[in-house]
Amino acid sequence: MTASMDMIGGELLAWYDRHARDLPWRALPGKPAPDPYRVWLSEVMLQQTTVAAVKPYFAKFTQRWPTIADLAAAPEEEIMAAWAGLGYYSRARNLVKCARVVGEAGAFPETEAGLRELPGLGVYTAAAVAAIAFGRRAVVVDANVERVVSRLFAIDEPLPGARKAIREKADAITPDARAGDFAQAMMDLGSGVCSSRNPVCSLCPLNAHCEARKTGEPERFPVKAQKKPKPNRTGTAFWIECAGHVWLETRQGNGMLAGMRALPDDGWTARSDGTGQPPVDADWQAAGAVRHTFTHAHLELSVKIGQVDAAPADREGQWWPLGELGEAGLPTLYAKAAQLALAGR
DNA sequence: TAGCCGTGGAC
DNA sequence: TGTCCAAGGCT
Repeated sequence: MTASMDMIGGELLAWYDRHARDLPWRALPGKPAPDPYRVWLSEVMLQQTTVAAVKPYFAKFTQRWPTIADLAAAPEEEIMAAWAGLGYYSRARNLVKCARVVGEAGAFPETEAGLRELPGLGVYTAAAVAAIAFGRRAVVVDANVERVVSRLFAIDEPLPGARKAIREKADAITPDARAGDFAQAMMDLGSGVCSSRNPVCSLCPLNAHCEARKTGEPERFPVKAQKKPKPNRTGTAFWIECAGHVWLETRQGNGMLAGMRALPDDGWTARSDGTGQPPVDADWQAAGAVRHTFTHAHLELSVKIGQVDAAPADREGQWWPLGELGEAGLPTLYAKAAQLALAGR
């Protein structure tokens, strides 16, 4: 290891001591580690999700379920509904499983390997919780670290192939002490200084070490493979109403929006258009359409409204009071569709 | 391993 | 308006 690499950890920690963000799930530098439950919950919520989006959900969850025992005891459908709008709903399904495993065990495992066994904790999250909640030295590599490290060492190889090289460099600059602070310092640096679009190298505590800065184009790193275009899909959702209630169904399986309450639809998926076929006979009225973009498809969802006298035959679901729709936990796509239907009745 | 899985903000 | 992106995990 070069002398320069030896200095990076200490210099970054010194910067973090002065510039750490004050976040609800975080202990400020030098303070005792926060409750592992809060660290874990925040890390899962923050997977592929911005700090701004997470904050209100973290506040809601910790107020409603202050301990992991509270969360473990909660009905799954309440947790899913509380997660509605945050996206990537498999996280919520795994959150429930994980809470029950940990609740049964009495506490979180304190090692990276033990944490890695829990549902919803991959390589990144296990390392982050081990470092932040338990002070273990762990190599914490997320998108921020990938960006910072690929710039520090001007790694030309495109992602995802460069992951191995990035991990080795991240390991080399991770200090033995204050691993949690170091990991969070890398996050803060990647978020506010070494940002994706307009890095502010003049404010970077590591700028003297940075190979990418020397090239004059730090934003060129990390190099990424080209992305595939998203296909356009069409589908139809059906607003089935009876006596002040709307018919909602819980989406099954492990696919898109699985486990979430939804309007019945015509079978659209990210890979294929819907049939347009309604689930029941009614005098259907068009209410318009909503556009929504998922990770790998654009969807134009038409909304049709029908009044019925009885529950749809051969379908699992429930009548939901129109006045309580806000508590149904509809994911954003269906919240938008519901808004359209309510306006169009 | 590469595709699947949400959402909203920035530009 | 469209594209990119954000503290990834699972299969």
